[in-house]
Amino acid sequence: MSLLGHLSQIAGQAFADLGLSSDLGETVPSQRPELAQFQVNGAMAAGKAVGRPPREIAQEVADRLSGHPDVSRVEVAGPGFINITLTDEAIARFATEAAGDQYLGFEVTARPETVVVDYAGPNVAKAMHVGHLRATIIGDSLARLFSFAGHKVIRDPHFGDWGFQMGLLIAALADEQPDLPYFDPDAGEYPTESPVTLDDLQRVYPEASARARSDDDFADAARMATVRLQQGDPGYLALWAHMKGVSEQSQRKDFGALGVNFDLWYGESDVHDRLAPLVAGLRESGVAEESHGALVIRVAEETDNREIPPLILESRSGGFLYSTTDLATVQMRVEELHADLMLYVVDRRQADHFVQIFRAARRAGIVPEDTRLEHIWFGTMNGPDGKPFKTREGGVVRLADVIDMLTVAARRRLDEAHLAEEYPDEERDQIAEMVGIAALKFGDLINNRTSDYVFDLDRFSSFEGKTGPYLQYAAVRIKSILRRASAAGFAPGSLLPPTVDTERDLMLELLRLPEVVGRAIDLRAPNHVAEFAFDLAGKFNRFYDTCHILSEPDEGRRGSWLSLSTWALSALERLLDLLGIEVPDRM
RNA sequence: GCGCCCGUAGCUCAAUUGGAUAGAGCGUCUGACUACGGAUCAGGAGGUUGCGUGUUCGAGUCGCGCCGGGCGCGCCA
Repeated sequence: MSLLGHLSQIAGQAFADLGLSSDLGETVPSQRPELAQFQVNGAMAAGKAVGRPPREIAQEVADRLSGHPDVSRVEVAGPGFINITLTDEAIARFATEAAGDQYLGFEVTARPETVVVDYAGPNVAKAMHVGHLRATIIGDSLARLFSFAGHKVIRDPHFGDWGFQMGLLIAALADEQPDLPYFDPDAGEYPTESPVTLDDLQRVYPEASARARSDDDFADAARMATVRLQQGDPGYLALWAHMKGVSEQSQRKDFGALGVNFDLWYGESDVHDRLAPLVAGLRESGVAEESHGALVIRVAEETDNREIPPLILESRSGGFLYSTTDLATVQMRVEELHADLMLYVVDRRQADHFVQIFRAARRAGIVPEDTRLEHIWFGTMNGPDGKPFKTREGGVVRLADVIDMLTVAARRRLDEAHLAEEYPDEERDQIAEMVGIAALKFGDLINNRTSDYVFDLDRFSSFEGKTGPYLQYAAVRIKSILRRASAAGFAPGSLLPPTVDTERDLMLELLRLPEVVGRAIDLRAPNHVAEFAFDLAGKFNRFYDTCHILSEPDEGRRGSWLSLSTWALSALERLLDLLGIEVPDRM
């Protein structure tokens, strides 16, 4: 059990002995490190509950704790805080246990669940751009966190390939290049090479989208094309496959550059076979009804303080919309993937959409009672001007360009610092890329998921302070020490009770890892991991500044410090891995 | 108009979900290298947490009312 878990149990028992709830014993790191190492706040809540002075309760709990052999000091302070300080021997014992554990003291879940993480949300005809960054980075970190916790994680980007945007593209191409065989009902064979490139699609799509807004005839044509595609027109399907193919190819490359991999590469179209039966069933059961010529599911509830529009299953023109595919996807994830929890990592603007989907899924009986659906929303990524991040010309910034900019910046910074100078070119390029990606991911994940934040390339590229590269550097330096120690024939030894403040602080920090990671998972908040990794690196740097390991003459002490360094490195690398950040061997 | 989110140091952001004296990074000022990688470390200055008002032992956090900003509100995704 983790140190904090252990302390909570001891304090909880003390509360229980007084006839109070053992939950009150929850122990957390002290907010006043100069007073104590840990604190218990339950006496105040208990005082309110049973109508007794909190300090009195706190004192009774403290009296019971003071006899424990691990506790060196316990005091009651303020309105009823219970401050606890451990013996150095106890710290060393817990440290030894956590350092030797492959999960660093974290307790893997006893009840593994299947967790589907739906994130990134690439679409046909759209190269990955900065708008996809947060979803991808946050989703990937959450997937890593749940996986670390022992759950079965299924990562699915949920490719947008079956809605109205496909009709728009087909209609636009039919207009622009009517001679293509896909539009000829008598054509038997279709080319194997795509007639369009991703660049073509990226030009055509915004044009078509804009035209549909002002040109009703064109919009109708696009809607008809959507329906024809969904009904299986062979020419349309062949063209669709080409468009999907070139989009996916480019997107897989972008994800690869980010170090993001998916377990499935499903799209809206993969649930196509479910759409008609699902819709027919809902119509029959009365869950769905006609409204304004469309088929909808009403999801408004009496307690709503605003109007929640109905979910539209089938448009007036008979086409299925993304609501329809989303609902069918929920069904698929329940029936085929046996999901217990579905996390939709999608930006906040779609909050209403997910309310509709989740309610409709419940109403339609598509999800079992204990299956949870969550919209993990996040804020907007803005440019330094505080407005959504755009190029100087006002266009969207391609993901590949962002990565490129950061890699160039990383490379320049490496050169300035005369780092990696003598390494082979290939390794130096790899390091620059790793550093650039770390800057990008950490710069995003350090922020609270729900706040908007400013993406400032210059700031991220400065590689100083609270940044991914700072953490990589800290880890690389530990590796360097361990290499030197090994070369000198110094072996790690058992962890001894700390004798230096910075050493004790580092151990206590490392012992917090289980709770921090657990909290990050509970709150779906990777920023807790990012913040902790930064604090940990700082604690190590302070330790390393005060304790000179390699010149330490006492063998036992030196061995203990080497073990502490090894432990810190494992923790740092693990935490960074949970953020999707890699650490080079040297830099 | 209705609803959701936000407003914290000069700037960018945190804050263990109601706990003690609101913390970091950047910037700024002062220090520390004949030691393990100075992308480092030690320290200073910098705050009426938008404003007001409640709730209670305790409020950045919860309620109410204002002010300011972002976003969403039926057949796009």
